[in-house]
Amino acid sequence: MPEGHTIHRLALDHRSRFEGERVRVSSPQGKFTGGAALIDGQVMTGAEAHGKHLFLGFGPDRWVHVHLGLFGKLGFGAAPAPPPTDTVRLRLANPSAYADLRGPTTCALITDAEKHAIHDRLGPDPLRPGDDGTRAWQRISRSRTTIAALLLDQKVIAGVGNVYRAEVLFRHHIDPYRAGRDLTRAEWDALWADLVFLMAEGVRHNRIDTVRPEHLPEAMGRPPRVDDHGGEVYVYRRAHMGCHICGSEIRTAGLAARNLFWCPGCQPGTGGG
DNA sequence: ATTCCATGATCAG
DNA sequence: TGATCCTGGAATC
Repeated sequence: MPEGHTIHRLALDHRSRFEGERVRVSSPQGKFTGGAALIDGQVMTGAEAHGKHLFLGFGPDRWVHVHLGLFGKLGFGAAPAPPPTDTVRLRLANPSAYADLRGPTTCALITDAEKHAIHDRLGPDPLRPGDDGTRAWQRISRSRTTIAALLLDQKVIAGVGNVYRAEVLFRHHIDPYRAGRDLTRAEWDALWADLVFLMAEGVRHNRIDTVRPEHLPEAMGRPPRVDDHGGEVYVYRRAHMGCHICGSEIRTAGLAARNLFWCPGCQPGTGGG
């Protein structure tokens, strides 16, 4: 379930368990055996995230670059580590803890230069201290592409995925099909600030919650609700259900190869038509 | 037992 | 735009 908040959380989780310590590194599945051998027994010197990319540092000029893709998962446990199953791409272990990586799109050993190249091709990340939305605005304000597509473009802004895109556009009453260049600077500044807030909350709670307190079911006089993906949301995966605010039927459509969700009542516009 | 689907991204055409 | 890669849980037969 990886959007940017998940990856930043994973960087924290790696630091708390492994930073400054020697780590046994292996690839039970075999697809990273060569890389694992080169860092096995080295000290983990740091862990950081940029958007959906995770970087685990092992001494000068050596990083394990991990991208979970859609299916990847990292699972932590206390030592002793159980025998790994055959899908574990990467296992890290020290005397007190272990971490298993499965199903990533990327797990590769890279250099500082290669890491820099990745940072360079990513847009600003709402979760990276010091990043701000100005660079993203420069692209968005000149683009005829829909804001919904731009939010998923990691070159424009790094870390936003399908849930945050749908939810942040709902929270700001923006029709997902509006062209980037038709947004005002004030609208973009508000979107960016809200992503900074929402994604930091996501790191803290390790899940995506976007519903304002006054709109929670108990505050609205409705029975408590449980969304099947674990967080409280307004529109994501709520196609054909009633909007919590205005009651309109939530709509869905494919956009940028993903399922988009929005409320035609709260986010008025052409709706793509 | 089999198919479908997912909070991602790349590459070919 | 479509095919493809990665995994696992839910839905469907």
